[in-house]
Amino acid sequence: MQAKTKETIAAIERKLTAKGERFTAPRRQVMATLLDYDGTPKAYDIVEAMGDVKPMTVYRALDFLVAQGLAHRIESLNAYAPCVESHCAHKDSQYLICEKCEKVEELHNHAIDDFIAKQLLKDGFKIEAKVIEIHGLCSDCT
Amino acid sequence: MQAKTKETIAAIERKLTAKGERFTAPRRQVMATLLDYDGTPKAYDIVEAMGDVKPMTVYRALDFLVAQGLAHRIESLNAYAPCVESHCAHKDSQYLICEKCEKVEELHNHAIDDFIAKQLLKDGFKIEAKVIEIHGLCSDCT
DNA sequence: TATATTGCTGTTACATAATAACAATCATAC
DNA sequence: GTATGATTGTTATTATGTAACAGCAATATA
Repeated sequence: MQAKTKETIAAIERKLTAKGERFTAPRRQVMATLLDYDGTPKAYDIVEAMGDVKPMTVYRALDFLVAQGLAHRIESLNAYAPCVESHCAHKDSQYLICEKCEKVEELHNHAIDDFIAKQLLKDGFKIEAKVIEIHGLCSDCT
Repeated sequence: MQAKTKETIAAIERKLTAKGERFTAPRRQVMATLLDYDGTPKAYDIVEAMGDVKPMTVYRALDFLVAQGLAHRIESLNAYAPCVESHCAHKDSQYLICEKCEKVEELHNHAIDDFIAKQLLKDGFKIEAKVIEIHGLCSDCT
């Protein structure tokens, strides 16, 4: 485990404990794998990276992490990205997906969010959740 | 097949022929199934609705239809929606997904598109494709 | 008309992604 | 201590999507 990951895990542990949630071994291990992973792993990539776990275990841990706002599912990749930014408002994010380096960057552009909400008002559509995933080339890869 | 679907299929036939593309039997049948379907079918829903085809056949036809701009894949549902609007600019669309009636409406809100492009300019990210899928309740269901 | 060439289909098998079901275990509150 | 609910371990199964290759159909070329 990377040094930075170890710190992050410790911080998450404190945060979850404060919320009365349990950061059990499989949850911690999956989170650490997500943080250490180079790229944006799919569930079975995590299974493989962890070595000796069953898919079910990983899916359950991912469900928990997503519910706690510690990870996001990237729909257009069937993949998962960790989310450790404390400012993360989980209904207001967008993902930039680089098709070369396969990294996913999370944006928190409220302007985009507000703009979409405003545009959809006239359609009478009640927004529950948004999937905004932009594919292309990141600044490093252009 | 619904009467309207029959007309639509004929129009598509003309359009594809003009482009030098072949609207073969499986492609036509999958397109007709998509148009007739009540809701937003997944690939295997189409397989089932068609009765006697193999999944591979349906996936190949769907790939073709998506490439021709006659259908879209909805990433967050693993589902497919037909697209017959001639104004359809395929890089500029958004989907409104009703979680009650399960219908998907395609929007062509250029303002949203332009706004996102403008916001991402400063990130130095080169956009190739966008997945914008808004889940919630449509005006009929609220 | 023959015959390449290319694209499309049919078929089988397989690969990947996700969930159901239920027993066993652990943490906490009483 | 022990009852309770949450979490895990395990197996099996379902859902979603592709690979590979043989055969066929449309078009092009001679």
